[in-house]
Amino acid sequence: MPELPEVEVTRQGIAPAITGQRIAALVLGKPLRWPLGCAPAALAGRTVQAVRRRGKYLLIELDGPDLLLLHLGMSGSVRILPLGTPAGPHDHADLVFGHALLRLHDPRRFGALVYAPSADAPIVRKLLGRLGVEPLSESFTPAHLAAALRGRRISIKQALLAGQAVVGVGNIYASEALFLAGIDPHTPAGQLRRPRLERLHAAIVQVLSEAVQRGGSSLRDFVASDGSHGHFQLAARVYGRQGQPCPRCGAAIRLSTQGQRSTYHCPRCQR
DNA sequence: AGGTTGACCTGTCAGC
DNA sequence: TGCTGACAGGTCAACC
Repeated sequence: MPELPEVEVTRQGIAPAITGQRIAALVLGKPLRWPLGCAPAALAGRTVQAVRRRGKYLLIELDGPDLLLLHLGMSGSVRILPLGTPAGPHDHADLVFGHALLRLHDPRRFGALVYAPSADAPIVRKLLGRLGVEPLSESFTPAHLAAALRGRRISIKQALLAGQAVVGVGNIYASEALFLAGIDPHTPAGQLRRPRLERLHAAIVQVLSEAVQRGGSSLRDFVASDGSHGHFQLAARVYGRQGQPCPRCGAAIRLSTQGQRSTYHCPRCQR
């Protein structure tokens, strides 16, 4: 579910609800990808100062140097719910406040909620340390993309997914951005030159910001923090559309596999 | 160091 | 109807 737009939409949804609020308790269910890293009771009484985002991670900053890292994995979603709302079998963490609770729902449990004692703690460096630039920030430029991809022999699709050049582009938006840019996803990343890199840069920014404005994806089960669904599926140009006509030229969209992930592209428009 | 593969876990859907 | 296998939005660790 969650690529950068979904995580950002989630951030925008929960930030007003929990910023300035005091944590009454943290209640954990089944284990997630990583252990919390502190006693849940240690969070009681702490106040949320801000909710930020880095790549696909949400950073819940506390009233001190410490913070909580929240990742939605493949199937996670977060909602703000009334106190006492019964938990379902896939609800694995409740951050309980005085007025409401923040609930992490994650059937596959690839997500995580991790405590970090400070912003430069080892766990933060391990999880965030190698992340590339933010695609919706001013440091993301065609020149940056060129420098990050120089000499790379992996395909441009896999390079985007790896997150070292730019963060937040997941499997759906990688296919979509490469389609908009007219680039074959199998092209070795280091072969791309200026005109195409500029188109790719613009396409990434366009696809991600459009998706944020639309409220994220609803391909399967994405639910925003208020319970509403996104609409990206209505706007997908190639993802999930193998065999259907390319919206630009009419050729059949092709499905292939790269690094055990599905890739969709138009064999005529993307070269 | 860069590239490739397997692993984590559960739900859903297509096919027999 | 029931079983089996493939696949799903991420990304880390281990291997060459």
